Amino acid sequence: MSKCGRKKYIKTNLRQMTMETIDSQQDGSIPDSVAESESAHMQTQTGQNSIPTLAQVATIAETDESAESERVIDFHKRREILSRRPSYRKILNELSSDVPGVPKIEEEKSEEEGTSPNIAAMALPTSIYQTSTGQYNEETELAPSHMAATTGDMPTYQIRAPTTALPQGVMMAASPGSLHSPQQLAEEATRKRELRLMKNREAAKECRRRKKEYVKCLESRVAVLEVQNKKLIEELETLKDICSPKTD
DNA sequence: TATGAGTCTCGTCAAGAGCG
DNA sequence: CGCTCTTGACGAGACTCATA
Repeated sequence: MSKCGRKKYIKTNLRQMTMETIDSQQDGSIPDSVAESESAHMQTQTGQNSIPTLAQVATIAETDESAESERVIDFHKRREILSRRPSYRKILNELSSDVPGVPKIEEEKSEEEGTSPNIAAMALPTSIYQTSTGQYNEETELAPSHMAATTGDMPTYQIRAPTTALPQGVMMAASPGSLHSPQQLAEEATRKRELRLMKNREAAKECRRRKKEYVKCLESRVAVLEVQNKKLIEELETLKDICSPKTD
């Protein structure tokens, strides 16, 4: 097994275990090992818009443990909890509304990245190019991106905005009546697929960027709260000293 | 220096969320 | 309700580091 195969093997097993466990909730039993991983999992997946506090996570874990003793948990409820994760933008914006210091994730990419990642602004492809990994992407006006310098790995490409408002591809797609032969239909399907892949590629990049931002934000919040906590503890000690005068 | 292990990044798929 | 967006999961390649 390759090195990354091992990692994936572990990941896959964990996931399978989790899902099998969820499925097994129909008969009511939860293995301990999975209850643990589930509770960790919920830190990112709990609730629609909120991040669970440590206490909440602990509560969830406790809930799992108690469920083990009770052997009765609503399968659908649990599945719902695990099934969907709130968007990072949403979470961070909620955080920022709670805490003024927390910056909001912007709707559009910041200017630091040069051009907007907005897919809508991209030129629609007219042909295919091959990436460094051998995958085929649609060719647009490609220019070596300076974004590559930020990540320090293989060069990526940023897509220049098209000169026309509506790219040719869209016009073709918008006129299905012009497609007659199976070959044309196949071409159209391929073109649509390539477009979808290109959009999703960019969306994944953006999602990862947001996730990084989100994690950074949480880390800085932890730092702030730790300082705050330390101060409060010191204050408490001071007050204790004041309220309990020495006897000697 | 070759090699194995660990980690990171990227592209893709799939499924749920959200919106018109 | 259909379409698009978002994001977890996965596979693959590149990179780093320790060690034989």
